[in-house]
Amino acid sequence: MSQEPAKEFVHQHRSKTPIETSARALQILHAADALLAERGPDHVSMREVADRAGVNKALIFYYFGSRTELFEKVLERYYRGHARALQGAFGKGGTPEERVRRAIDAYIDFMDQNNLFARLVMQEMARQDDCKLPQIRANMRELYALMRDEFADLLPAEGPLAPKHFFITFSAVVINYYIYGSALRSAWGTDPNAPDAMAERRAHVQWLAQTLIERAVRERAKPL
Amino acid sequence: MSQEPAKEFVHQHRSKTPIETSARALQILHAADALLAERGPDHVSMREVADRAGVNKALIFYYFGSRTELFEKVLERYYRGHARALQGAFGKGGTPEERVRRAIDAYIDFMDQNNLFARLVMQEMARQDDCKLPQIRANMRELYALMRDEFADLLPAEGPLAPKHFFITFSAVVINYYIYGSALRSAWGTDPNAPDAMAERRAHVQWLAQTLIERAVRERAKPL
DNA sequence: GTCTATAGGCGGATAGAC
DNA sequence: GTCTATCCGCCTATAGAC
Repeated sequence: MSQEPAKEFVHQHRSKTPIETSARALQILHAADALLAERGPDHVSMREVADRAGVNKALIFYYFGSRTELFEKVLERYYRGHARALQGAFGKGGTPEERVRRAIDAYIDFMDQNNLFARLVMQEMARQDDCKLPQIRANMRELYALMRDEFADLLPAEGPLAPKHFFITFSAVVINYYIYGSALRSAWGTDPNAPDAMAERRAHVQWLAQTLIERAVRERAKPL
Repeated sequence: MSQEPAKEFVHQHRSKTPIETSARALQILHAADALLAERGPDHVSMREVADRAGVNKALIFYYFGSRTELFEKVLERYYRGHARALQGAFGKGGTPEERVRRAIDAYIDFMDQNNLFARLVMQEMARQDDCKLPQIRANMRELYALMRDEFADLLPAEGPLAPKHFFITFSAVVINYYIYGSALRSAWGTDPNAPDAMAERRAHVQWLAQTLIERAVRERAKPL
């Protein structure tokens, strides 16, 4: 795993103690986390964060410097969990089918437990304006590299069956289920978040993955 | 932008002439359209819309009543085009494979031509807060009904291979390519919007669709 | 470190002249 | 119909007391 080179801290927050060791800062971080997931970055004010955290608004700026930096810190924690969850699932040997199944399961597990994270990332990505949150791009690059290496021997390097397309495809198929949420409830008349509905979706994705990987491998063995 | 003053009364726009026939109103609509797609609903102010449209800010409220109603009007036009494009592609006979291919092509064509629309819808859906824009849910319901009817004879009504899962799956696989945009450019080192890249993605999705439909039909013929 | 108080800007929306 | 001028609330961020 290639870690980011430790960046020089152009320390924005004025606290002497690091954020991780301050109880107050953690309260703020958790409050921001919850609110971000509930309403999205554009619908959360510092006053609300302060209220939920039970601290004064000014303290947020003392610890985090600015609204943007606070939200970046929240995302950072998610990305660490994300990378950890997926790295654990890759590269433990087995048949291609087993490897794919494990990777998908790990991905879905993570989203089940952090289903609000999906919304956050999606909201940021859906904006055309690139300049915000380069973290997302960095994370995507890392995740793509992980998958490309893992499946380099199963898929052709180029063309419509290249790993890069499956990367988008699986990411989309997994994530969007959580994103669509309440819109699905309305279209289907049933609750997409009920345990049996979630299990059924997982079965769909796994069926999809097995079907695709089987044919992709077959075609790679005997190309056109 | 949660600074909605709790207005009791609902004000329609005060214009006597319908919006479609007023040149000024159309200017505003087009400016709002462009800005919405570029930056997302939360990052567009009425001042900006007015500036780009070359009209006075107050005129927006004269024609559309409120910020929310203006944005709803923009979405409405997209949804009409969306429904039209897809209805044209469905139900023209042929083998299941041909029908699927046509539907996917039509969907991708629409997104190619309205690739900013995808961002808009995604941004709204990614929010947990349901109460906004019931249009999105209504459209989704309609679209789902369309697809369910079209493929009722090909897929089992229930379980992991039901139309409702393929609905999410295809929607996700097509749309997210446009959403990811610049993040992909950074991960791949090539331009995902270049004509050959778009053609390759289309080939991927069609390959995917054919693979899935083939196996789904096979399994329906001889269930487990 | 944590608070109170406030600055200063921008946002949506309205009133009313023309 | 279209504009000028303005209101007022909420926002991020800072100054400074304790």
